[in-house]
Amino acid sequence: MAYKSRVSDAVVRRLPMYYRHLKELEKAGVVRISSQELGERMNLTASQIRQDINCFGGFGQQGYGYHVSNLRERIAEILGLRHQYHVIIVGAGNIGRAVANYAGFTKEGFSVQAMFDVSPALVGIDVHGVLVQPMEKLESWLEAHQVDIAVLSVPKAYAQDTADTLVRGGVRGIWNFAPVDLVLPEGVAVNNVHLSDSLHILSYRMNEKDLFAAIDAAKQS
Amino acid sequence: MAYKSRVSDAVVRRLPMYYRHLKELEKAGVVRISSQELGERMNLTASQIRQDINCFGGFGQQGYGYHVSNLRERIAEILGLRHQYHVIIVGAGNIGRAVANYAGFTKEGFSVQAMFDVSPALVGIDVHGVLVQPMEKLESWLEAHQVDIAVLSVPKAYAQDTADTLVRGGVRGIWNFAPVDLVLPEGVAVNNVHLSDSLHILSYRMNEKDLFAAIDAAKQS
DNA sequence: TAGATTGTTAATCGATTAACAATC
DNA sequence: TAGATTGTTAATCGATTAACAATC
Repeated sequence: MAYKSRVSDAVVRRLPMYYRHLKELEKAGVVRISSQELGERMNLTASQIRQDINCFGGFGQQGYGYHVSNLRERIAEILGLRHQYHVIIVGAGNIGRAVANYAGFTKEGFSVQAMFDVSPALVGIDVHGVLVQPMEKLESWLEAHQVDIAVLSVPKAYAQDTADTLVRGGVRGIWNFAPVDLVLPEGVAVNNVHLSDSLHILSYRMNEKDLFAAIDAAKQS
Repeated sequence: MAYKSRVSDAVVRRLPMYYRHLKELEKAGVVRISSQELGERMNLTASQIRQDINCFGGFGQQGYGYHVSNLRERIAEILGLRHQYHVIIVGAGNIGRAVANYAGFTKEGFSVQAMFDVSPALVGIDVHGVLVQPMEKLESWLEAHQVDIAVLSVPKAYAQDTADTLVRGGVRGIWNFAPVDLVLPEGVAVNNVHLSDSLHILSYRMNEKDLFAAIDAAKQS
């Protein structure tokens, strides 16, 4: 079913982190960096950094290290940030509107073309220069326009159906904010932002010590 | 530095997923489930599910499987969802307001007590029944109130300093939306929602095939 | 050239899967 | 009791770390 990536998920998850740190280094005027130094900054081993980078090719120089802005640029390419993406937002609730208002994405090549919602209270409002359209218009929009990415921020009960519509309409990537694990055909990329999962992981970590204290105590008796 | 968890991160990340699926099963009226069936639903092996659950104790019954609502309840406990959390939101921009408006958290024991922002345009507005206070009031609020969790949704340049203030004020958990890897003392839990990282992972996946086609082609010559 | 640091292979560690005895 | 399925130990697989030859 799922397309087998050539690069492990663990590596892929670290790529944006490299990108962030390299951007900051560049802004700070740092020209070159060794895997050792970068590792100290990022709390990774030098070895892991070299392994990660070499999944995509040798971008360093022996005896010198890595040229910061060169490496940043290569990682930008790897992340697909040298493309332009037409984005639509499906679901104009709190999260959909927050994403629309987040200006940061625009300059990185993600431009919001349209927004959709079922609620008559939201249809017609302007969010960051984009008009919210009624959900019935979604399919015809997909027919008439090329859409690369859809932000899926509808209630969970509608998430899978909406995703199916999006896929039929030619969307290649879904940024999913619904607390659901979508089933999608191969060739359609997805990444989840499961906010409540994230909050639950936080509360887990806040309680782990007490939890195991209780478990250990129970084992004694 | 970092507290060494007794449970691997891989397992912890799956816990909220178990919780979600068990809630749905319970809602659908399913009373018992085997690790086999649950695995098919969640795309995990039966073995992995049993291993995961047994990090915390044996909640199943041989020959029967797991009692759905019992297991769901045990995982709720493990996740710390049987506690009440006093939450404040620091940074009332798009994300801070979206979190405040998200009602789902409230019924799970996370109640928003206060919001703070530097912007005079935001100070004084009501977000989901909570008044936005000026950032200068943050420290005195922390002195006067017990705060368990802070939602950190300030611009990245202020994130670490604000986090330091929160820690000094006794906050035990930080839900970090700033695109920064915070440095925190042991005993303070953190979980990140790095939205732009997530979007970048999506665009990576959308382009991976082409990327390696290009890399492979380059190797030929 | 000598020193530094990469790219890459080998060793280790940890997570996942398989197997099976325990037991409901 | 017999059948089913867990809890748990052992085997496998993959990711991380260490080591070092290649080379700038």
